[in-house]
Amino acid sequence: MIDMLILAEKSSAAKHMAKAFGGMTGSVVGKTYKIVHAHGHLMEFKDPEKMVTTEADKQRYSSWTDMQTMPWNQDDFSWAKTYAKAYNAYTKKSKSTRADVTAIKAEAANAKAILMATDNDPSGEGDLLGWEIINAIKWHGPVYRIRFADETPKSLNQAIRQMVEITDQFKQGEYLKSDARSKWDFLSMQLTRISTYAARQAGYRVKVINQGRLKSVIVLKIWQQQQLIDNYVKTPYFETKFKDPAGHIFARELKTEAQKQAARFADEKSGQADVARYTKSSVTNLKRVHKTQAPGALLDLAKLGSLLARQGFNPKEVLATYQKMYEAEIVSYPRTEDRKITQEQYNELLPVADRIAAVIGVDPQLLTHRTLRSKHRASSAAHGANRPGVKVPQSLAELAKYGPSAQAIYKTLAANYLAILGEDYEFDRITAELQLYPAFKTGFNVPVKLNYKAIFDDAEKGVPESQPANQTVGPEAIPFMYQGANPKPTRPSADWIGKFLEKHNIGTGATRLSVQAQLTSGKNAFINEKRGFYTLTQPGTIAAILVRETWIGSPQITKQLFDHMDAVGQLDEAPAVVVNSATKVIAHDLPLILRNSQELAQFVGQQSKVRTTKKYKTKPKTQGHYRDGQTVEFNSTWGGHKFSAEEIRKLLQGDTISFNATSKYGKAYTATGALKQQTFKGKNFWGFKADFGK
DNA sequence: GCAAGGTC
Repeated sequence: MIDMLILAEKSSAAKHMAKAFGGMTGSVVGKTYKIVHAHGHLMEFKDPEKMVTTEADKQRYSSWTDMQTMPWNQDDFSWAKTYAKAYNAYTKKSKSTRADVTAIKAEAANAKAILMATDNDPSGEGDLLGWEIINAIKWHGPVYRIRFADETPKSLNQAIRQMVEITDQFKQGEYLKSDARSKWDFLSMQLTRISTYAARQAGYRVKVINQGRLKSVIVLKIWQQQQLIDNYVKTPYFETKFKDPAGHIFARELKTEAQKQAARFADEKSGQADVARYTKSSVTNLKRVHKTQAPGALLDLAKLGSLLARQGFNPKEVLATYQKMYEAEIVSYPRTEDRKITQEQYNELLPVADRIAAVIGVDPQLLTHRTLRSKHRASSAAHGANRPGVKVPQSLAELAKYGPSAQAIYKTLAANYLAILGEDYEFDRITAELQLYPAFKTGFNVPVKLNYKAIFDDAEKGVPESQPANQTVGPEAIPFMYQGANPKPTRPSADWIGKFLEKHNIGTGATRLSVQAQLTSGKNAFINEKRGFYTLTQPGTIAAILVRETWIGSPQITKQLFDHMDAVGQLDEAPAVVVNSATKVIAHDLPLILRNSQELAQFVGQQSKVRTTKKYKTKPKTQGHYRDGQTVEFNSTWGGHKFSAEEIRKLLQGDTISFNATSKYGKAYTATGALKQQTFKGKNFWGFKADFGK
């Protein structure tokens, strides 16, 4: 019998613990131990219909078509969990976690206590996945918890001296809040059923229209931006500015709309008249101020993904390749939430910095800043920001085996990391104004020493304001008519979505990249991605239009959820209140989604034609006179059933008929319905319409 | 066939 079974979240953490405590088994802080590990969540919620008991409820929670069954009543659910079936995109195998859980259970039988040593995420996810396993193995003994600042031996040993008992999970805020989060998200799946139903009712042959806190927000944001672009009308304006002999531009700073209105003219004539009001002026108040700038924040996965997207790598491939490089210990843990590192993590990597520099071709003489700046330092960072690993490859070429983007990943990650070993960028800020019109100013930067920017340039890749090479300002400037225009809305891109999600605190760097990978891949992809730029596919457009003006499509919903989770974490709010808020969202959004489906034809109609004409063969048609006398043409078959002469006669009379049909999934059922005029992709047509869900 | 969060 050992004193404690140490439960780590994943294999790499278990390895680090073994290194810190002296083996996978042994003795630490006076207790004998054995280390076991999960690989993320081993348990997940059962399907909705498997969490209820009565036949009526089983039927209710199976429905994808009866809108009367929603919103669901969360009290009907047992919230029972089952073994996760993990699909590994890399090995293309699906495997149940049953064996892993059974193995942990067997080890626990020989332990007096369990030490939960899963990750210490701010969201409480590590606590949730720990308790899921402890509950699944029906453990009723004592449970302890450690929370470590990082996975270095020093931090792990410090953490284990501070273990605390947490045997009552229902008094543990971290568990309660992540449990509430997971129930909230689970309930949100109703919106996928509602959207899929709504799209089909409107005549679109869609697979599944997925909706959720991340997906809906991303897709809607892209659609709205596309609308802004489509509706953009270039409106030129004319504004007086000044120019000196070297070409430096002097202009007023126009912050408010009122200021812009006053200074800009819609027509050229008024612009010219305005210019004529000014004369040339001498330049004054010339200043040259020396400034420095420290390297920016370290990368997270979403930022790395967007940098690589510009080089033509897609997020799915980047994630898979990064994972393989992590398993080879060449790069740090991918799914980190950290943008900083601890002093320990910095110390660990410093000795190999010069070797990393050699691999990516950075001049080692630039790496002189050998202390960690406070802006990059965290007191606690479980994994630390994404950065190179302690294991340094011999060459970039050696990395090719990990995937197409491997070399680009390493180069970007290493350069970004080495930049914090560079000195601050030094530049001169030059400013001047006009003597006669002091509101007209010029200002530009002149690089003095690139320092860290020579290693990794973190400047935004916008259109740089062109500056003349000649630094001589003045001695005078003459007025001229500058022609500008209202800016065109930004094209949706990986980088742009990443910034938007970050601004609203939706997802971590890793989940932001992963959800974009999901949305851009597969047969039912919602987003087309081309060198980092995004456009919506047809199902993506449908998904977006359906969530216009809904709560699920708003970034505020995640903010609210997280605020309430914090209250639950502090034991200030009952978890049921948070979970109940999901039901409120469904009740609010259901009628809106159904209403929005009426507008699909207006927006989706045209663009789908090309795509669908090839896919679907034309079907045999029947012609006849409908009861009001008009000639109608409709498909002679429906759901695998060919209408008989008698059925055709009844349909033309407007009667309701029933027959045996086969669903797309091969299931036999009785279809009941009548001939109806319907719309499909913006076109009216006649056809049999089944009364689903009535 | 559904979410988002872990993991590989």
